[in-house]
Amino acid sequence: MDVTPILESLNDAQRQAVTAAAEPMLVIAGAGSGKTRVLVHRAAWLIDVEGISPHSLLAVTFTNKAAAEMRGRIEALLGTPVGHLWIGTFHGLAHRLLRRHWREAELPQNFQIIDSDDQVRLIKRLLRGMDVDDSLWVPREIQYFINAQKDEGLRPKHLDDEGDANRRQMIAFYEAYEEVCQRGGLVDFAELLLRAHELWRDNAELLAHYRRRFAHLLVDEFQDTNAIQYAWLRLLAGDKGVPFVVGDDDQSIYRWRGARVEHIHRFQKDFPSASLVKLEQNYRSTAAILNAANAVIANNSSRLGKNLWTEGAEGEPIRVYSAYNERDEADFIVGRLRDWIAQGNLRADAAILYRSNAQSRVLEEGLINARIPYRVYGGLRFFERAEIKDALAYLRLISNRDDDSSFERVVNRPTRGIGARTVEIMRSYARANSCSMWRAAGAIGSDELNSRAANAVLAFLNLIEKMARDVAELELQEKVDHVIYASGLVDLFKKEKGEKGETRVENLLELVSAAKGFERDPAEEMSELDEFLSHAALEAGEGQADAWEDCVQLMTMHSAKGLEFPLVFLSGMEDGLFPHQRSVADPNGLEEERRLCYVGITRAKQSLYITHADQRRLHGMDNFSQPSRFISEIPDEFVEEVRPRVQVSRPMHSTSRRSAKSAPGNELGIRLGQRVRHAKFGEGVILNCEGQGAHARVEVNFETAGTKWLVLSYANLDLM
DNA sequence: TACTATTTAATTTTT
DNA sequence: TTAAATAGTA
Repeated sequence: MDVTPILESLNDAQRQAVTAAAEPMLVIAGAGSGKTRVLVHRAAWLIDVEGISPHSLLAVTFTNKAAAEMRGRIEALLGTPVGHLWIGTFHGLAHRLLRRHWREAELPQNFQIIDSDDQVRLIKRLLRGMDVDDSLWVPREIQYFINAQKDEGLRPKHLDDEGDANRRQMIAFYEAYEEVCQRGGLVDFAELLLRAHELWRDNAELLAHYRRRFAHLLVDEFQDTNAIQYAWLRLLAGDKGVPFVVGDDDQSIYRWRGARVEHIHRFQKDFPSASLVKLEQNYRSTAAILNAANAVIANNSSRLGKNLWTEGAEGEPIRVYSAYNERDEADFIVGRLRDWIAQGNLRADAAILYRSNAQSRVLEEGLINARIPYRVYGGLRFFERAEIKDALAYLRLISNRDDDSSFERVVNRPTRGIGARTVEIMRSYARANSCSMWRAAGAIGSDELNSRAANAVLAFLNLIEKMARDVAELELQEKVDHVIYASGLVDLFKKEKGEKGETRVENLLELVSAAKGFERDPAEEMSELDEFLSHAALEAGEGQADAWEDCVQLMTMHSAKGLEFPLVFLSGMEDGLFPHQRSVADPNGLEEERRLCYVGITRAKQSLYITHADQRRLHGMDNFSQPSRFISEIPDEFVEEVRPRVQVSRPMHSTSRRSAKSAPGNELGIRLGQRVRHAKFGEGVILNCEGQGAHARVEVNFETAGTKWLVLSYANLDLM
């Protein structure tokens, strides 16, 4: 067997991992160290060299994109399709299992998946139906509570109220929520994982079957696994399975949604025979960028420890730009982008990263003015659009009348005279009789409703029944086509004024084409419609499916994880924004922000710009802020300040950079935003400064006297 | 029921 | 600032 193709492009550490014996393996892979490559080559090695059947391999990722990429690369390397190799997201694989074993999982065969938007709506309805003061309970918090429990593998019966009334109520919500979901055959994302776990835990034979089948488990982004995902893997591996997990503790940025880096340590305890390989050679960035990243992340205490290095050149220094405000920052970035493009580079090779989505606005304005094409990542995706979800809700009702979530979504959309009052009556009937809204609607007579409402409800029931009949024998895309018209949705949006309605109609038509292009999984037993609906929930699709154009990439640092760009701007690097205000108080939170910063820095291949603004308009208010503490964690030798401004306003160079040591009388202590007191004018805030030494002047906004320019050496300002 | 005024709050996101 | 949710009005 010629193993050259699989091994030739690997370095020693990578090769060691790829060719390891059939023992548990933990690979700690730094940013840009060839993490995916190791996974892909490991799979190829097992199949081609060890002679393991693709059938007994299971590969798990976190996103559909990553799953598709891994499959593509494995097939490219092996030169053959590996259709029966299970590669997917945790959720996708769990879903597959539940479809296959719906009886054992105690689910209806046509169960549907609800996304988190559906989930909140469902909780809102639940609140209205329950006898509680709904001003006291925030649906999002209840959702968070329920998901957090499920992520930990806990059912209501496992929970103790700990004598806390608040908690007791939360548990009650969780219980009621479960009831509604079970009755409607609805499964949320966390439920997929939890059920799949319980399915194996409670069915020894099934578990044994899958343990026999999946001898080798490959796991990507292991640092992002939550408790239930880890438990699921652990259960499947048993003590014979061979888990091969790859992750980077320094890139764990999803603790807030349940991910636990601790699983990396846990893994070594649970699998004492596990080997450890660290991939530290980086193939992506220049030495300057890597050193900066290493220096920043070194400030975190809870690390496994790892130092990235490169054989590549030092490269350009990291450029730090202190902008006056957010517009100046945008202008600066636009200027640099102009140069970049003028030099013949691709716009798509440049990315502007920020901490929170709201920051994109000013940047977009700058780019629009400069006529530079750009693309913002994130935001609503295709299957998440309201009009699409409306259409899907009709389809779901056709498949399953008891789906309350869909029922309430479309019962009065377009409006057909079934108002809040009528829905309320049906809801309480459904609750009192523990039945679905559909049944309630059918059972309620003219005793409870006036004749107009009763007729409207009846008309709706008939409409759905008629659609279901008309559509029964049609092809999938014809079904969808029929439903968007027969439901009245197309007419509704056609009437809507402006471009919005038009786009919505276009989207509905796009849904018909999506149905046309939908490919069935031949192994799947459920109906094609149900399969399409599950697909829509599990893979929400791209944000903008526009034709590919060469444009600058804008996204949050979170969504940049896993990507790389020759030119990167980290914008809005200010304390309070990044690290975010809400994270600084908690050391764990701060460390996670720092990991995010590490992720941001390591996206850059050649050039990295870090920008911050002294003054920024936030929530309609002007705020002053200090440069992010992360900037000062980068050693000076790798940093070059762009267009340094007057010394007093720039606490940038090494001596002054370590902020707080500003003694009164020391002009370096004067910072923008600093509160001061003047003998005559009273208290105020420093807005601006210019000049140096004896000529240095500051602009102060006094509370009572308005804004004034003062010469520092005469003004005798007291710092506060 | 639909439109308009007012209030409120404001990370990060995949499935 | 602004988006979304709620309250109030025609």
